[in-house]
Amino acid sequence: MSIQKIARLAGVSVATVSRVINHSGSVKPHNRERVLAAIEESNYQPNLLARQLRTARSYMILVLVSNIANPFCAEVVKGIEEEAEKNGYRILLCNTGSDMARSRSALTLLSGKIVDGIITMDAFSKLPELTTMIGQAPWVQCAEYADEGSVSCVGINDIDASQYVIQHLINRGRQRIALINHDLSYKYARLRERGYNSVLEQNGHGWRAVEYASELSFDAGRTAMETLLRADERPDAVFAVSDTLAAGALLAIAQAGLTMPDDIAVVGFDGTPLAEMVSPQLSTVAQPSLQIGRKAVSLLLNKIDNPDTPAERVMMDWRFIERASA
Amino acid sequence: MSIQKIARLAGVSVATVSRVINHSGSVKPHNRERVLAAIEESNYQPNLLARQLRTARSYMILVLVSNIANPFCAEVVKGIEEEAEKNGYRILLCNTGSDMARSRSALTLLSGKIVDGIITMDAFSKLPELTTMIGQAPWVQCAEYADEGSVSCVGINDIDASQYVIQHLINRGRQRIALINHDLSYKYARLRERGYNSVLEQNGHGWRAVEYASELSFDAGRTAMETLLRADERPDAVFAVSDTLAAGALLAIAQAGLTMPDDIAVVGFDGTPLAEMVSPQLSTVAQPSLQIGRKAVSLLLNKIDNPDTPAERVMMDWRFIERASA
DNA sequence: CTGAAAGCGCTTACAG
DNA sequence: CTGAAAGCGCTTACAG
Repeated sequence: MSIQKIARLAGVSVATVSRVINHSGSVKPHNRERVLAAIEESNYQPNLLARQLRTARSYMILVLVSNIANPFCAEVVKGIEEEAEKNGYRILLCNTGSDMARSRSALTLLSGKIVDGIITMDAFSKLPELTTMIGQAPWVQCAEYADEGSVSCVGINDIDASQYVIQHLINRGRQRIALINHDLSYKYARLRERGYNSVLEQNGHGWRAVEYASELSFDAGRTAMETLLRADERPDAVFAVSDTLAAGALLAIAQAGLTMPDDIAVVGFDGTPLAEMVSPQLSTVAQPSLQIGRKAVSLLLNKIDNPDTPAERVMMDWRFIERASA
Repeated sequence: MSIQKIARLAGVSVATVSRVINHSGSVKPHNRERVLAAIEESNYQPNLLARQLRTARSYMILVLVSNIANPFCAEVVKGIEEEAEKNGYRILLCNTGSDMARSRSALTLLSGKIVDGIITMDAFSKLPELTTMIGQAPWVQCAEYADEGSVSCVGINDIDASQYVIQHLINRGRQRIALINHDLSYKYARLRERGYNSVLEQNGHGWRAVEYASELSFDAGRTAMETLLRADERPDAVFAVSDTLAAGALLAIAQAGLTMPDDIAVVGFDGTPLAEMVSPQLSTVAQPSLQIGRKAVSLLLNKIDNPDTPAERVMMDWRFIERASA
């Protein structure tokens, strides 16, 4: 069923049918009626591929995330989708699992003109090749600071947030504060570690212990915590850079027969619903996840409409939520 | 940068360039070299829209979920993506939030030929209009039994699983077993409630209490449990149809000063990582989420390749995991 | 093994 | 207000 057939049915040209469908130009009421009737009668649906090919505009954006099962990530994606929907855009979600091949494969959608732009929530420092693939296409990095190039980004001030957490723990009298961090190829992981180190240094604390989780999962958090507990000097506080990791830490601590926060205080990150589900409930740094997602879309759409816009780096507000764990 | 330019650069016809790109037909080595060189030199990327329009095949599938933040849902989506990737397909994810307008808008991608087929994880009984929109297009319902029409489905036997849970609780001496269910427009919600009722009846238990959560969230679970606790006769066991709901119930019970499983036993559903994160850890019905997702894709691709295949209804195995909560 | 040509289903100047 | 025609960038019989 094509626009041709509708034109024939309605007794007009394809141009007129197109004008009716797109509300462009003006069409004599009588003809509009006939076209509408023909569309109705034949249950016609325009072929979007043809339209997109012709207009070189797809109204779709690609979203690359490393792990959709991470609740923070899921919230950001919801924000992205909301704002995209509001502007007539669709999202194409790709869960890369930080896998190079999957990411590369997804990026062919960009170069193949299937999408108008891309939002990423993944680490790119290790992957210069991907950066090259994206080239000059509209691109926003989400919840991951981009300090170079023409890519925009939106997130929070990770150093400040991290410093706040460590200072909070020091004020509570904690002496041996450990860090459960993510892979350092993530910029935010480097920034939070920098905040951790700077405050400890500033306060004359020499004790350090950092474990790196291979992914933002419950199991990785538990494993990291178990390692920390096996050390000669046990930490009396742990700062995990994700609520999911912190949840894993809670279990390891409980299984070691220790109590929280007395033996060990625990602080998470992200402020996801998960932080309220575990016990003790997690103190955490709440990120405005929905807003981050929405802002990422508005930056991207602005770039799509105005390709000459310079890159923007937006910092959103965060806040510390104090609960029973620390 | 189009195939035309490459042809000119390489001094061959566009047909030859196309043959090289698609490894179809045979091309004299010398010409192949030249084409490859031209592609390399100009960093050419084929326009996928044009290809898809021409071949009437997009190698994309639409996935409609009601709430991607639900961990079970996220797992299924991972399975879908894995299998799709393996077969050269991409997924277009749409988080409908059970919103009619969003669902309808997403379905234009189907009628607009942007995708080759659709996998849904949402309730459709309330939405005959959407069913009409999908029409005869390849469609698989995931984790939701479809008992009519030409739509295939893959899930577990919800009645059996539910019956098993209730029988387990009865065997443990529970007298007043409550159910925290989801919206009955979901087929699985109706089936699990049927299992609940049948076993209680069979065992001569007259006591019933059912609460309906408006969505599969922690808060909805907590609210439902609070309502159950306010009743004159408190339940001594609760079966929630999702781990997320059960997690909310755990908090409500703990906040009421009751202990688990002594005062109240709790059983969840899905077998997500969340069930291990909460305390007490949840007894739950584990669904093979990744496999469900994978199977959904293979059913769908089969339907795409062989449109005359009759609808299939696949039941996967589930298993009960016993933990501290019940 | 290769190329000229038709055609996928649209949109959009352009001329009237 | 309307239509004939060009063209978006591909693929694929068809003829040679």
